Parts: sequence; structure tokens; C-alpha cells
Amino acid sequence: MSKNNSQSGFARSPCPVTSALDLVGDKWTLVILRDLALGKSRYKQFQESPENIPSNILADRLRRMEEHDLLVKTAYQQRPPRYEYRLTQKGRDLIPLLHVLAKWSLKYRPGCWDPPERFWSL
Amino acid sequence: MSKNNSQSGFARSPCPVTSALDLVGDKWTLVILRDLALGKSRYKQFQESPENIPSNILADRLRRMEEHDLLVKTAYQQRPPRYEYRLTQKGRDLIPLLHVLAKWSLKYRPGCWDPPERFWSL
DNA sequence: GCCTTTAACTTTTATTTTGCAAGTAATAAG
DNA sequence: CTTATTACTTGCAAAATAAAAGTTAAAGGC
Repeated sequence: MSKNNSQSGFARSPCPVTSALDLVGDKWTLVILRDLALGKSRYKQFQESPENIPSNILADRLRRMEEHDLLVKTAYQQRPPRYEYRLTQKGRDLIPLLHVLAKWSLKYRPGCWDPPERFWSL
Repeated sequence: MSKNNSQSGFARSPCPVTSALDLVGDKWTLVILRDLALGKSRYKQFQESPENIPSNILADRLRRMEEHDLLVKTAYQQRPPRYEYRLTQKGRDLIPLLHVLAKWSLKYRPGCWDPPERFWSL
């Protein structure tokens, strides 16, 4: 049920590269972070992204990201219960990762689209 | 046998964030990149890193990274056959990712170690 | 020549993670 | 009372990852 290495909090090693990757280095977390950074905040909106994240994975990742305080989940109405997800500062501090990834892709992956202007100013 | 979406070369979408993640957004590729960036070049050296990458995965990732031109594999002697792996410019251009990850960890993941001085100047 | 060692993998067999399809809960609207 | 919407959960299949052991091609010692 848990995937972490003993008590240390580091799944693989205390290396600052891998310790971050232990939290965000999976197939979907940074995709969700991108959506959050671009202003999406609701479950449905994440599902509508072109990558088609499976619903169970989405629920699990949102849960884990909240657990690690990358985002906060709040009800924006209670009848019927509806929620929104927002990045914390800890989560926003990962946005530079998205910039590096995007710049690299624009250089080396022909055919990928240009992000909206405001992406770069996040 | 292949994991890519039709002909486009993009496994998930042409988004510049996900298109890079399609290549390096798995559990091990960036750990290997870290080792390469820090000067390791041989199979055995990667295996000795504290994260303990499984041997079959290491072989597969090195293969994929070469396939995507993130590194080149060359024999540094032929009897017995021995190889070394070196980053290409395309691979080196991913190093800023490691810097962002490490900075974030130093801020938010207490207990992880400080990288060697020369890590930051890569 | 024979035995042990080393580097670089591969193979086999688990275990875990991811993906897909369908289902559920709590309302609102008609 | 029926349909729709949002936010999920559940069950099962498929794929990825992991652990352990085995293989290949030599070198080096005795």
C-alpha cells in the first residue's frame, strides 16, 4: 500500500534529483501540474485534456498531490458536492520544470505546438 | 512492441510539455541522465548508484536513450568488448531539468544532500 | 590448460502500476 | 419520475517494473 523506503521519506535515495522525482516523476503528475498552471481546476477539466488520463489514475494523482501539498482541494459548492483543485506555492515552484521541458521540446521535437504566451510568464 | 501514438511521434499529444515527458518522464531516465551528467559513463557505474536500478531496466533505458539520441554508446575497447555511454548535446540540454528538480528539493525536501559544487555549473 | 573474476548484459518469473469500461452518489432540471 | 452532470470508485486486463539468476567474452593467476 505504501511505496516509500522505510522511515526516511526518500523512496530511492536522498539525492535532490531523485527525491523530487519520487513525487513528480511518474507519467501523469506533471501533466496535471501543467493543467493546473494553465488555470484548470476541476476534475472534469483535467479529463478533457487531449492526453486522456484514465479516471482512476487522475483521482489517485490528485490525492497524492494533495497529500504532498502540491495542491489543495476545496469544495466550491456543497449541494451537490463539487470541488476545485488549486496549486500551492510548493506546487507552483515546480512550474519552471514545465518551462524547461517545453523549451527543450520546441528545440528538439518538431511538430509540437507553441504554448500560449502566458504559459511562459507563469 | 511500440508505445507511440500512430504516426505523429507524439505518444500522448503534441503539447511541448508532454512530448518531452513521453521520452524522459518515466521512473529512471532522469536518474541515468544525472549520473551521465556527473561523469559516469559505464554500465557498472550506473548500477552502483544508490537508487539500485534493476539491470534489465537499465539496459532498456540506455537503449531508448540512444534511440532518441540523448546519448551515444561507443566501445572503449573491444577485447573483451566494453562500452561507454556519453551524453549528446540533445541530452545535455536536459540538464537544466536536474537543476530545477534539485533546487526544489533543497527547498522542500529536508534531509536530501547538497549536490557537489560542479553539479550546478553543468 | 583450468579456475576464478569482471563487465555488460539477457532471461525468467513475480509484483506493481497503469489502463479501460462500467458503475455509483448526489443533486438539479424538465 | 426520467435524464443529465460532476466527481468519483470498482473490477479486471494489460503493460511496466523488479528481483534473481544466467550468459558471453575475455583476462589473469596458478
